[in-house]
Amino acid sequence: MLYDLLRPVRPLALNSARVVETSLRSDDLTVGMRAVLEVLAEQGPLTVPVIGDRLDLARQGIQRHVNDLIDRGLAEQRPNPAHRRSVLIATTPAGAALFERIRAGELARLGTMAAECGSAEIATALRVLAALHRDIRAEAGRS
Amino acid sequence: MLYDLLRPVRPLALNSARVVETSLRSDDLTVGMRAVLEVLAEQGPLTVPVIGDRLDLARQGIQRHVNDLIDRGLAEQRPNPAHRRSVLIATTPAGAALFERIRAGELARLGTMAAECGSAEIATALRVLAALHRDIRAEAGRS
DNA sequence: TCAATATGACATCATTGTTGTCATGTCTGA
DNA sequence: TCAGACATGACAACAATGATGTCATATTGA
Repeated sequence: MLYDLLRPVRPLALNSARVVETSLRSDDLTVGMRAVLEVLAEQGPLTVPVIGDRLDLARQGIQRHVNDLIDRGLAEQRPNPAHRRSVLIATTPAGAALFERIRAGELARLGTMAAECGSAEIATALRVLAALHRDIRAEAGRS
Repeated sequence: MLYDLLRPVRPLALNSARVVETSLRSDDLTVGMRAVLEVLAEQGPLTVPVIGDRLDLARQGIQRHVNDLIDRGLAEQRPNPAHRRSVLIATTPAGAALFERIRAGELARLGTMAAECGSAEIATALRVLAALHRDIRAEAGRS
């Protein structure tokens, strides 16, 4: 039942954010900034609107996070060969290193969780979640 | 990989909220009020702190939603046999009927989604998500 | 009984998602 | 080529909501 699958999604998102946020406190980062950093670390330099697409958020909110990251020296603007006005945003070496450290900590924590679930089950869960997300995302797009 | 399973959770929560919120507009409800209504509809009259436990939220925030529901005639206070001060919150007939209508619409929408996933896969996804939520929730509790 | 805790009520704040505007750069089709 | 449509950065304002603190009162357990 998809309804029952959807029910724990928001509490899970909340508690995940709480755990992540606790670790981020000492680095003076917010979960929003961390999310942008993650996209940049994994997908390379992107424009602000593209980051918004990746995270399903409006470009205006992303711009705030990007500005905050630049203020902290964790991200920087780069000229965009394909567009004079829309610059590319990239992680600085400090930003990339910081995110690597953050992710390592998160992976360590996750390593002990859901121990009774095999990798096949987790893979199945991932596929189901992706399918549901795809269709809900499409539904949300009809606005 | 649990990390990859966790990644789409927040976008999914966001897009779900967007879809639900759109339907709630016409009823002058917020997703927070809907969440409280859902708990009351499924679990019967509860006190405000208990609703907070169910939703992993602080009682103060729940109190706001409950007050909003009472203002709209969708919930009401009932005397609590076990506690003179801490009253029970229950749906009114109007609140129960409204939530039933809301849920029917949501189920209808969900009916067409993730069509390629069988019920066994969805059940597996639910188990994995529940296990992950259990452990992340415990981790979040250590604060 | 008395100290610790729980609860309602109220207040404040920070984060963040949403929306709107404007000037300017870019692109597409006539 | 050019004009209109669209994209983008910058800036602003707002709403929902999660987090936190306080205080008076009720409850509970030692």
